[in-house]
Amino acid sequence: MNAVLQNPEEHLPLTPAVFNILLALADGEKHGYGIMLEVETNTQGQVVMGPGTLYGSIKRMLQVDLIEESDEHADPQMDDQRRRYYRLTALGRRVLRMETERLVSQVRIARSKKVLSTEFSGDMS
Amino acid sequence: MNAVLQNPEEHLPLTPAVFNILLALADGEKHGYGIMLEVETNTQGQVVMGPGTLYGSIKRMLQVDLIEESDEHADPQMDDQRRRYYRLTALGRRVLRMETERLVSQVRIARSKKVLSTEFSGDMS
DNA sequence: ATAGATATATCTGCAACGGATATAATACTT
DNA sequence: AAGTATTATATCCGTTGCAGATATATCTAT
Repeated sequence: MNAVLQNPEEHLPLTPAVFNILLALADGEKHGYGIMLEVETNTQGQVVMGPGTLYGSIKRMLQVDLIEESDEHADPQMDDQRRRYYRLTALGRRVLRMETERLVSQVRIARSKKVLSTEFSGDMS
Repeated sequence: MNAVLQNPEEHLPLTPAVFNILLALADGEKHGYGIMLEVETNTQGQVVMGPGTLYGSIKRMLQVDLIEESDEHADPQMDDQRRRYYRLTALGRRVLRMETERLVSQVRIARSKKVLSTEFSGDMS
């Protein structure tokens, strides 16, 4: 593990893929496919993560300790041996919080510039 | 100009660099270096855009009609012949608004999962 | 049993970021 | 007037991440 990456700020800003994955895991562990479905639900179908993005991102996030695999998983009745469950690390949770704060401040700036709900939401020509 | 890219949704999600540049131009035209300084101010020095990112992004944004160069620039007294001024296009403004809305909804989801200001900012194990 | 959905994984082309480097005009300093 | 720092734009290129295509296997339902 690269020691420098223990510093949360080194991870910011997050790519949308990484942010969405962290967000999907924020309320508990999930398996890869479940993350994919949750992201699709969260974004109302606007973001559809393909397997390349999903598993590629998971691999990288494991390497830099944003998430970790959990050996034991909930739902022992619904046991699907293919599934691999992931959860946030302490670092991952911190990074998610900091990135969210960053987004909040971006939105605040946009609001101050009246980007949202202005009288001309269409073409100004 | 690629016709498909006239559709704002094709541009989303934006990279942080592109979003910050659009945001810097939201309240009026600026020249490249001025954009750089404004982004640095906006983000309280957290985002420092190097010239590669700045001018590379500007080039791409011109190509897809998110911004355009303005021949005449304000401040005729402070005339620096090196400067090249840019402003948002109608498309650029629309894309900026949609991306901001996207960020708002991401923040909303994060809030609903109590990512911000929770009692446990650390590990839940 | 067969089909369709679930689930993970890798390969690869493409695009964007971002540091390094270059160059020149402008402003400041003495 | 000369020298230095700052302002300003531009390109090159190595590294990284996304995203579609493809492959494979398990599970569920009929």
